[in-house]
Amino acid sequence: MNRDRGNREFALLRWGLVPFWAKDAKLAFSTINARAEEAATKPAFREALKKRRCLVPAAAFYEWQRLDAKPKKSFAIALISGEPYAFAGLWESWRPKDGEPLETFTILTTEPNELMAPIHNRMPVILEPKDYDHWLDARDQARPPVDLLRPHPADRMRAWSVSDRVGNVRNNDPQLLEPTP
DNA sequence: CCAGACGTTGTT
DNA sequence: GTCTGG
DNA sequence: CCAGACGTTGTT
DNA sequence: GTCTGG
Repeated sequence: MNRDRGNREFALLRWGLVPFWAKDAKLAFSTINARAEEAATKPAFREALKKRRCLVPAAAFYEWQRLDAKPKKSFAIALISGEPYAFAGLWESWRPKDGEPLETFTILTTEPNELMAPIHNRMPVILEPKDYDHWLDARDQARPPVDLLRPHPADRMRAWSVSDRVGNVRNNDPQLLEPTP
């Protein structure tokens, strides 16, 4: 299902990074995100950070706000422009004992910007389109462009309340994005 | 030296 | 595969 | 991250 | 309340 568009390759990978050295795929449940500040030193991420960076397209993401043990509030977050965007990601190809290679990815996280801070203590890294090429550039493996892994400008993002239906994995429909009072 | 970990807070 | 802890 | 399980074979 | 599974 891979196709070429210009010099970029598009593919559908499974969310939850499984390092090439893994004995099984269990680690994927805890590698859905990678902390940008530490990925360079983490065994599970450092090789991918050097050699297997990618862009993860999205239109919005969800977060849950927890106010001291009170019920969680669900939020959706997107760009004010309404445009889709790209998370900074890493990918891997893992070969099980028997079977087809499993290709997986993770999304890098960083500290929250002013918009996200009241909602959550982390946020995914959203890259600027002008930085896509720099992020994907594989020429200098010794120095991956970690300087790009910073919070996206808050004044270009918006957050709105959504139904708590989003908290149940059985629910997955466009109505989850509709604002609630 | 071997055994055990390797990771983070989400929507397939 | 590589590092840490014991 | 959330959802779902959580346990054993008895009569206060 | 806390752990496991997804």
